[in-house]
Amino acid sequence: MAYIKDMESAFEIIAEPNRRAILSLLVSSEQSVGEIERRLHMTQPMVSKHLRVLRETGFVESTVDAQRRLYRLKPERFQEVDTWLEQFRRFWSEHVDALERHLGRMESSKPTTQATRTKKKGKRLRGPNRERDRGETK
Amino acid sequence: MAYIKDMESAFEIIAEPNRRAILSLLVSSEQSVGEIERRLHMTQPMVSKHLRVLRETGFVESTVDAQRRLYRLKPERFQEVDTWLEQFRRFWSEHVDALERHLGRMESSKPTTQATRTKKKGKRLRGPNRERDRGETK
DNA sequence: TATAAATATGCCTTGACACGTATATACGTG
DNA sequence: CACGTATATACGTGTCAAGGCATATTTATA
Repeated sequence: MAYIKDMESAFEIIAEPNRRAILSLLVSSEQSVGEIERRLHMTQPMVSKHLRVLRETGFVESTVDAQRRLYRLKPERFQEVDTWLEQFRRFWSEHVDALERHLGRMESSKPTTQATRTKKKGKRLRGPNRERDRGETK
Repeated sequence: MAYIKDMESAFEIIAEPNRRAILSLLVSSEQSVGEIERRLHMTQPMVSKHLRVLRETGFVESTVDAQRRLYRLKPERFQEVDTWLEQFRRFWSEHVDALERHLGRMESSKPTTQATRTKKKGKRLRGPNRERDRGETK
């Protein structure tokens, strides 16, 4: 019952893998809880709980069919996410070529993008300066 | 250091509001940690931590500029999200008109979508059947 | 109406992550 | 080379949500 205190933002809803799986499953057609349960190998309570979240946040809606509940998608919230992506889509389409140039340079010289930046007060670092990359894990 | 054990999926990264704010801020241009700190009113360690996550998961990259680190966006992961949205985009564009019809009906008759479903074994519920909506909280 | 099938809820545990505070590290400058 | 600035990291803490298990609820059927 304490379900959903935060989690307002569409993004937090689709952050959950099982929830995304459910949503993807519902793309084809509406499904009952049991069907979802079987297809996704989740326990029934889990499916119900996730569906509840999805329902209460407007990602899906349900219809009663005898003892079953049939769940299906509702578009609104997805568009919300889509809208947010807009800004980045604009960004990356503007810089596609710049990116390609960047990547092309990447493999020829190791010195990173560092070489690219040359303005900014002329205060450049002296010496080899290997940018020791302590974070670039993964 | 225990940073990122789960959180593989792009979605979990952008689930965090501050992180989304940072990303949105970087759309305009690259920024230093300090600039982000000021503009978003976050503590410096917080900014650094979120940036670390974003960097390690490939949402941004950084360049050294004297003592500063300049962060900027990297498109890949966004496209990942965009790709996932594809399926739903297909869905909702296919059903736009169907949805509009649905919504139009909604306000004229209360009996919900229930009326729409008429196939399925003919085992319909008898009587008023108000679909008591116990979950549709919000 | 007792029983089974389908789904929803409640309670509990656990783990992860966001945040704060303190501190370390790196770099430039006097 | 001591100091200030910019950023990263370590550690401790609280919170919240996901999952498991048991049980309630609803509806169909015998």
